[in-house]
Amino acid sequence: MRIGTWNINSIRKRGSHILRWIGDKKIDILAVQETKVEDDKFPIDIFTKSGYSVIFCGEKHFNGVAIIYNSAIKIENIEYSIDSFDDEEARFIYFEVEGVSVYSIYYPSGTDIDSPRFQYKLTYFTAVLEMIKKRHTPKDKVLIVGDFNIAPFDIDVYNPKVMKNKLSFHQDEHKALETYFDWGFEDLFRVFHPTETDIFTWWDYRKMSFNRNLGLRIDLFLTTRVLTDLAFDCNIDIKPRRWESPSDHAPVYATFNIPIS
DNA sequence: ATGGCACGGCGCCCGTGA
Repeated sequence: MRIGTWNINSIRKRGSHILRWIGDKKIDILAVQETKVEDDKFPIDIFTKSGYSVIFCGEKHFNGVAIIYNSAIKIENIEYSIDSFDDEEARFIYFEVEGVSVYSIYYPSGTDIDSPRFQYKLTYFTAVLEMIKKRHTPKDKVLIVGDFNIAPFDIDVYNPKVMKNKLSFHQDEHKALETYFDWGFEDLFRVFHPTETDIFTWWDYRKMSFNRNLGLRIDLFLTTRVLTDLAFDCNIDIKPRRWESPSDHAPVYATFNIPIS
């Protein structure tokens, strides 16, 4: 079973990119973030026509998340909100597939360190982990995928000195992420690529950032150990960032030794 | 030190992204 995650920055702009990529890479389940569309305007047809099913949770203008998956796969127990957290923004989808509990999340950017949105971001990280702690143990197969809007380590930013305590690389954000690692999550990309540098998932549209590779690795797979042990690979595919009118993010995917029944 | 690009919205500028 191969799972992908991709912040596509408008699903109405990027439908053809998504179909091309999941076809090329044989992705079974794709989690997408920043669909930027309310539910009654979601472009369902372009996916169903190609043999995929979609579930989505959107709002007007901002945010929005969706799961696009091969119609032969059984997705179960879908939920669209975090327990005990009154969130008005469309950022969250939970589902189960083949015994794996999957949390697909578009974490808030934080906007600015001094902004109330930064506190909202930290609160969001806490709320998701609290939900997970109540429902699972670290011995369960639990996966979080999505746009975390935090680069975990020094090698995940183009210049750690410049980025130090800036948005997406702030000590408070690292503390939030650390609570996930402390509970038992692992950064699956780094399991397979522990020392690889200059590999990112997001580059600013401005300043020719992609050409200069001034990026951040903020789109992640977090896996519990049992799930890490079932993984064959975890890779970032930067090629779609070169396509015409691209998202500012590149997709990430992982393959697991889990047969589809 | 600032802005730069891209997106959607009752749109011809603005809020947001990170």
